[in-house]
Amino acid sequence: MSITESVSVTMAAMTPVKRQARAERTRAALLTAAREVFEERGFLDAKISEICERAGVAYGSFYTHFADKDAVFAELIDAMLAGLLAVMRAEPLNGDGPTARIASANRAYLRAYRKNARLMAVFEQVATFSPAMRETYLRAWGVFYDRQERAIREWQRAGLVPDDVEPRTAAVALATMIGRTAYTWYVLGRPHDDGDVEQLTRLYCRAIGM
Amino acid sequence: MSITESVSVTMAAMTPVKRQARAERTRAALLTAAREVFEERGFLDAKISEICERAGVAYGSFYTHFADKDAVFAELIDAMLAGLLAVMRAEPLNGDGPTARIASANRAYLRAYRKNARLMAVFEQVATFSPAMRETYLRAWGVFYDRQERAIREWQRAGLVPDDVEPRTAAVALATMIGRTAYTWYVLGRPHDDGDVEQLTRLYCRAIGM
Amino acid sequence: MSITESVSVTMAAMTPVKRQARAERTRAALLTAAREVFEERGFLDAKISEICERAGVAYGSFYTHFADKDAVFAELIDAMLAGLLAVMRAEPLNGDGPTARIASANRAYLRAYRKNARLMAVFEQVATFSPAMRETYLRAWGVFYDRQERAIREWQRAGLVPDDVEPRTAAVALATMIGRTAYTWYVLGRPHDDGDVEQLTRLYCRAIGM
Amino acid sequence: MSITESVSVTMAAMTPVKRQARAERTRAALLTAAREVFEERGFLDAKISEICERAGVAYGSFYTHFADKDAVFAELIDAMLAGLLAVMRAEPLNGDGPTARIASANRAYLRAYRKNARLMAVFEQVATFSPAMRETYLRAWGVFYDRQERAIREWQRAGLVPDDVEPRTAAVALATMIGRTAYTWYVLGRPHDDGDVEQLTRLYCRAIGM
DNA sequence: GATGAATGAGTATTCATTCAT
DNA sequence: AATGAATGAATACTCATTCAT
Repeated sequence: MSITESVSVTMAAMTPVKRQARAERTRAALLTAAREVFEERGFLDAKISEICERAGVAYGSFYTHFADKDAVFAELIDAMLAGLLAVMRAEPLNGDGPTARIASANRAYLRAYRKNARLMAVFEQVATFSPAMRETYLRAWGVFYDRQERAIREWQRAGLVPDDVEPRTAAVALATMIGRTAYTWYVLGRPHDDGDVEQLTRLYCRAIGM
Repeated sequence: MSITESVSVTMAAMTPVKRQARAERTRAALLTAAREVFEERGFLDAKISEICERAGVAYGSFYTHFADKDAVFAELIDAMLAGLLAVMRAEPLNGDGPTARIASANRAYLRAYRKNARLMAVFEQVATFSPAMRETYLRAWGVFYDRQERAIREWQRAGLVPDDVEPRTAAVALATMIGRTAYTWYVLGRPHDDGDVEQLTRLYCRAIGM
Repeated sequence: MSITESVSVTMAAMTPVKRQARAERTRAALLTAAREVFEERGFLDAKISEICERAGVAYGSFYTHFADKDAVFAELIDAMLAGLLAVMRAEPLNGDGPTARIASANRAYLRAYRKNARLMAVFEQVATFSPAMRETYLRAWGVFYDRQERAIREWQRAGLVPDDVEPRTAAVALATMIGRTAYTWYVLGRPHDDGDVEQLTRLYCRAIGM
Repeated sequence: MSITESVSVTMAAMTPVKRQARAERTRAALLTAAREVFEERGFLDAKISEICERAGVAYGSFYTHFADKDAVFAELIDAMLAGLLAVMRAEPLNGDGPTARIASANRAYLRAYRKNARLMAVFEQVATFSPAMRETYLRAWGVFYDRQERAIREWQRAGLVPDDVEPRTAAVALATMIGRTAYTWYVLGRPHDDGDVEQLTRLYCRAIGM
């Protein structure tokens, strides 16, 4: 081992940049490992020790990067929700008419949900006992409701949806229908097929009188 | 009562009855206390010791009547679900036309849900980490789906609902909409009013083309 | 069911004799069941509840007949030891010469031990942590030592055993050899055959210079 | 020490050593305390909490070093048996003739046993109810038997012991005599003196016809 | 930043024994 | 005598978090 190599392993000799880079790597490894462990065991049975083992990081190092178990989890959820939101935003809101837009929005949502189903399951779990996570949960649904509500109001303005539809209530109910059906399919494992996605869209459209 | 019968009801035979009475009282007290504690603290933070204290019963007596914490909980849930089912069955399925029936069924469901909202919340919680309770959860929803499906099929036969509605998929989606909206309102506390109930029914009816 | 039969089941009507007889039956059933349970589970894992179940007797009735778990056990051990002693005493101390006598005594002891091996195992177990049972244990060995010692002294008086054999020490050592070999064979399950019994006797005789 | 070596021993590399040292101290303190507590109370009444108190260590630290109560105990027993074996092996097998060798081997064994008598007592206890410890127990005796058997065979080859002595049976019986007499003396507390040791050896030698 | 040993609060469950009928 | 419900003491083990190097 040359002196240079040896020195590179010591702290004093590390340049700030290298130090940061190393920390970033550790942090990333912990996040990846944490997601795996949470998905496999759920929040309650996830152990910090296992996260560290998988990340190939010392036990105590976890707390160098995260305040506590809740903090890693929150970060994973935030990232996931941001990704979900990005997918939804990427979906062109205009296009071949409202029905097609609803269809493609639903498909996009369901696809994104399925990709994150295992973490979603844990999100639902934690939201049942953690006030902080319940906040996040409500906020996420709020965003979802808002999008539907905005769309419905537009359609009403365009005369595509009758006025006796109360936009907010309908938005909440239909977002719930879509969102919870995703849970039912991908988390609880209820069988379903592509035709069901179409049905879902048809129910959605008819429900608001389209 | 003949002499023979009367004589046969001596000591040995009578005592069990008395015993049962006392035991039944203890058991009932534990169940009541358990429901309270579960509702206040959730499943995870519910302590057997607190249940016993509230029931005015010695710690060990809990285990005279229930195998463990899961067992009391399961019994409470079973009772609650049986009650819910009874309410749903009590609802007359005939009457002033399908729309009115749907309306009254939804009202009945929401009313019953609200009355049990706090225990429902815990039910949802436990279903996220207990395989046994997930089973119960799926079974309960299954019953709910079945009822909707049966109704939709009847309406199709009567020509009230178009044939392009796939009864099972629609049943699952709409039961989910109603059921999860109840959770959203009564467990998560989202504001709502009586008009929202009407809207819900309207969305339901329109969705299946009624 | 006739009145007479019915009455016979009640306490008030039972004659003292019948009552005693019944109690005796219950007690006997408990003893039999207790032996089974102790033998199957060892003392520590033996449960009063299981003893009562097997005896077909109510839980609380156990304490009508025995002060506690230790008491039943003590009674079983006492009975077993009395039986063992009886076997040993039945063995004719005279006969075809000392060697033959030693041989038949050993055979008798080993046979009796084997028949009680499972309870013996529990006896050894309890003697390691119960002061009272250790007393019994020491007393039982004392009796065994005494018999050997007496025999050795007789043989010395008859000139069959040299005087440099210290009767007590030899008695303790050889009784230990025989007694613990029985444990090794029948409790620990070390393989052995009939030839080994002969060997044991030969070792015994030679050890004391016979 | 060269510069290279010195540099390579920086932080990361040095720390583990220090850690180990502290951990080793804690571990040793726990082992010492555990032995004390087991000896005073027996296995069943030994409490982890008391072990930790005596070791001056936090409760949880016990589990940093041992999987459970059984694990510390097993380690203590293994160490004790290794020590015993070492003593026996240290005993020169050659010397002033077989009788003197037997005498000194017996003396060595009894001395070593006495030093460990209190832990031996607990070993015997645990062997009666723990399958794992019974394994260890049988293995330990097996080693003891083997040594005697080997010696007897040698003596037979040398013409010092008659051929009608079956080496294995005699080894088992005589090892049992010596080993269990040690238990009787040092654990059960039966009175004895130095003359008894000689007697024991004389019985041993005569038994195999020496 | 990394390491990993130390900390200690927290709790369900068992079961011998008692006791009211 | 029999019954069986009521009692409550007793304890090993987990694991998130801290902290000294």
